Amino acid sequence: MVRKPTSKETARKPNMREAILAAAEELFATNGFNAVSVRDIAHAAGANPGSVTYHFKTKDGLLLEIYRRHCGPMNLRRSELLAAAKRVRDLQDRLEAVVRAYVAPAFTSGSDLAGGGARFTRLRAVMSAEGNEVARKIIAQTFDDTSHAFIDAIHDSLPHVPRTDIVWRSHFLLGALYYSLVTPDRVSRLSRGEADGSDAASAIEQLVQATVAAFQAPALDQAAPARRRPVVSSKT
Amino acid sequence: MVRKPTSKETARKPNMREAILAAAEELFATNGFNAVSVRDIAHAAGANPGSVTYHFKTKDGLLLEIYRRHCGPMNLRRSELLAAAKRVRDLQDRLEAVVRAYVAPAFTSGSDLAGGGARFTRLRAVMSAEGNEVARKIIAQTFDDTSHAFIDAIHDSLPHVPRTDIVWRSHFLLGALYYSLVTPDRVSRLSRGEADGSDAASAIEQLVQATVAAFQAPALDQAAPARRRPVVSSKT
DNA sequence: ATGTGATTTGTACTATCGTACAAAAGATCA
DNA sequence: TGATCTTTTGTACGATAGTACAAATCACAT
Repeated sequence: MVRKPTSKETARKPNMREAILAAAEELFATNGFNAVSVRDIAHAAGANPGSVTYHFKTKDGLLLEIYRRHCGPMNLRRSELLAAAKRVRDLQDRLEAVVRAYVAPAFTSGSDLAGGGARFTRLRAVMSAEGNEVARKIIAQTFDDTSHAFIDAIHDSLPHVPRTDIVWRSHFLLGALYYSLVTPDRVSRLSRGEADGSDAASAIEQLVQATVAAFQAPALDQAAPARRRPVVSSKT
Repeated sequence: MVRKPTSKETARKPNMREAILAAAEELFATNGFNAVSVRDIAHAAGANPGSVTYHFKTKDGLLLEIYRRHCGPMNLRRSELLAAAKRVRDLQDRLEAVVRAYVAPAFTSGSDLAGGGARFTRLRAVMSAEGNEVARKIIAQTFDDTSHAFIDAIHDSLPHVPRTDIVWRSHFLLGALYYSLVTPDRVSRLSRGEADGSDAASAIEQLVQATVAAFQAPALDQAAPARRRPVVSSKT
């Protein structure tokens, strides 16, 4: 009942809706959900506050739409790269390819949908930290399939490591990935300028290198058989 | 001009100030800074909203005080554990001990200051994600020294790995640590109940095991000399 | 017991929040 | 051109935010 496109549907009009989405994405990813007001978003997009209500009904609806726009393409891209990675013959090379397939789409930069991986991933990191309900729901039901697919693929390359350990390590990977996008300046600072935390290519290479090694670590059961006890006991 | 302690200074009165601090810590760590109102905190602490203003002047002041309360003890604990770790003779064992010295204090649970490591670390994770200014300032000037000390100690155990790589990998460690505290349920979910993401002892062991392996990975320069090209080029 | 300073309470002020809605403006086609 | 639908604007409402401040209450030395 809405939209009656006569000739070119997705034509090029200076789309206010897109501008609002882009502005909201950037602001949410930088400052969190609650710190950003609808008026902030409208101002950044050069739009009227009422326009946001018109297009997305509520602030939650705006966030939801941002997720809807990105989840599909990003999972698709990851699936493609994963499929390609699985065809790698050498077991060691395959593991690296799989990890890279998981990491790379999260670092793409640019203004279009396919290129906004870094911004969207930073957004997910922030929403996850804030415990945002809207994000939590959509994430669990959208990304868990992909996560399982990657975990399985990694497990295939490392059959001697228990699946539980793979899950933990892939969780660490996502945490490291998130944090690299959230606080890149910390890398620059701690390296005293020798590394640039904002450089996506470096981040990817470092992350892949470190993560592959982490996945290849011996399983916890058989590790350090009788060497030392952990500092913290196993209560709680 | 405040406080006129006659006999026992830090005596046991049902301290409202402490209750407010504890409530704020928990709420901030769970929901973020902006999502929590002063009234929420007061209510959770069984106090009056005006009481918060009286003790901490502003909401920022309250957050600042939380940091002040924890930073000292936590860095002290880490320094002690680091000093002990450095005395370990075997190079491999020493690396593990150093990593454990960094990780363990961030997972302690309990209501007192020394035991609230997990809650405070989760708070730091959330503030970091939200880009909170108060937190950013105090963190950079309080934790960077400790971070450098750990990086140096790790570098001593791994002289053949460039310092830059160590920085990246320790950054990944902190990200993984943060994320484990922020979203422990994801581990339980992805492992289909086989692992408990909320179990501090498991988290520590898994994190130490994976991270030690990550640190021991070959340096980036000399890795995979002419195998495959990275997926993403080195622009930006 | 009484006075004094430290807390706690209650309430109020102003600013800003998300959202609603009517009117204006713009686009599209008979 | 004029009718109709979509989009944008402007404004307003109620709720809630952080903070201020006077009054009430408490703890305790004299």
